[in-house]
Amino acid sequence: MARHDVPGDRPAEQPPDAGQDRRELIRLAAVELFARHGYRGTTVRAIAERAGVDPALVMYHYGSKENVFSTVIRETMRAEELLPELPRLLDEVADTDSADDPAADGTCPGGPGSRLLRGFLTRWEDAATRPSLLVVFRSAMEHPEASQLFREVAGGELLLPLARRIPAPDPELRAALVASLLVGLVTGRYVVPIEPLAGMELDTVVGLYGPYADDMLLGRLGGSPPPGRPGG
Amino acid sequence: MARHDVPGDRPAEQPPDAGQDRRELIRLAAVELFARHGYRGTTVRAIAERAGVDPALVMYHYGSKENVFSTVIRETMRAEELLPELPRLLDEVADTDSADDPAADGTCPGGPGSRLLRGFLTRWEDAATRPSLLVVFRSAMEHPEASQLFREVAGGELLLPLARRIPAPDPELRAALVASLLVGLVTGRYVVPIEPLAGMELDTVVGLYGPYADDMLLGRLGGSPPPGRPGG
DNA sequence: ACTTCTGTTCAACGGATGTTGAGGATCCAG
DNA sequence: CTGGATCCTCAACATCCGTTGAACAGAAGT
Repeated sequence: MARHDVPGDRPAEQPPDAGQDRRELIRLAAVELFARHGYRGTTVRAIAERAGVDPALVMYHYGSKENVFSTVIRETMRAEELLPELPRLLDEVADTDSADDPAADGTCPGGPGSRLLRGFLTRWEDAATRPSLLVVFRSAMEHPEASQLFREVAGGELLLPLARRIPAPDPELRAALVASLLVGLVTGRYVVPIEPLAGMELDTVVGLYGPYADDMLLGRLGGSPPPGRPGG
Repeated sequence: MARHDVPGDRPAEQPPDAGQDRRELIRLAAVELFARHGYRGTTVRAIAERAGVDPALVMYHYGSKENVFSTVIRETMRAEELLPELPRLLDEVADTDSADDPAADGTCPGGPGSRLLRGFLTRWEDAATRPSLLVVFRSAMEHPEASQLFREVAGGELLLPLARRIPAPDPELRAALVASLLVGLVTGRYVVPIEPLAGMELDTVVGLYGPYADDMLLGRLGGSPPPGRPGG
């Protein structure tokens, strides 16, 4: 019997070149195809063909199509993989002492929001990483498991730790705001590219969106007149 | 032969109660299912069953599954349907004379961006309209035709007219910025709901996002966000 | 009454899909 | 040499898919 196990026990006792290379080949093919055509648009046979392998081997290694998908999603959605510089960014967010008016100082060219933005976008710019991210992103709109996993990781492992460090009122709200800003940006730049957003330089994008991200994290929410919600 | 015509010639000469009610019933069932399960996740048989009709009748009226989908998409993506108050909003955008510093006047509780936001969100809040919007939104990430149509309508009929009226530099860029803001907001509130964004009152959302939308439309890009210093 | 047209159903087709069971190849232990 | 274990292929399975052709009911025109 092969190991179709989702759990994290990786014995890694057998020689790494024996069999596991084909399994990895299948996974990579699956990432590519899931990213392009979504869950239902990708067939087990297509994955096998792209990996140069018999369809039955996919079942042998993963047990089911659903399990291939699960594996790909979970692999991608590990926070360390998704945003390796997260701990450093968290510290930067917490280090910002001018909580109420971060821009009045005039000395910060890019606040923590800008740096968070740049971190994510850098991952997306990498042609090797983008397919994996696209899998999660696209299928979060199609596949229930992907949707839930997306919520769990995005919320629990990224936004919540971020929110806890924000030295400003309503941290969860601020985290959600930045998240939605990022989702919109990524969608318009990589998923359904619209110009001129898709063609701009990374630095230009960060320069444009950064101030909004910074303000969402540390600024005074609600703009000029506080509509109904007393911030603090 | 039935009329599987996509083109806009609507003779509407035959009695409206003859046969056309079943056709409409099928379309409504399709909207609901496409919204929930996407294009590939929805089968002709499922549409037929939900409409209480034989699968062959779907083919008779629409010719193909692809055509059912096209019809649904095009029906939803008509600008008048999508945002009926667009002309009024365009005038409001153009009427803002304080191009450089819209917030300094202190008399506008919500700028044109806020009103644009409110217009879209109001459509999304309507439980009867939301499925249609979800169809377009979800399948723009899955189906090539939906993606292209989304780009055409969103870009050509909404953003471009909007951009032309903006009394500020880089109008296309500003339109794209607002679009991405809206996409992120809608995604986090309706498509993959995340808290506290999904549970907030409409007014609260407009109060939070409005200033950013206003600044994207009329503010000084790349500089300080709305509550910051006046850009002089 | 006879035909014609439209709306509708029924039963079926060919093809694609996820999955499986039997078995081949290779290697290592007894 | 035997026997199990691991990796892998082949051929097939049952099911579901979109689509089609034949046929039927009813209204309308002749």
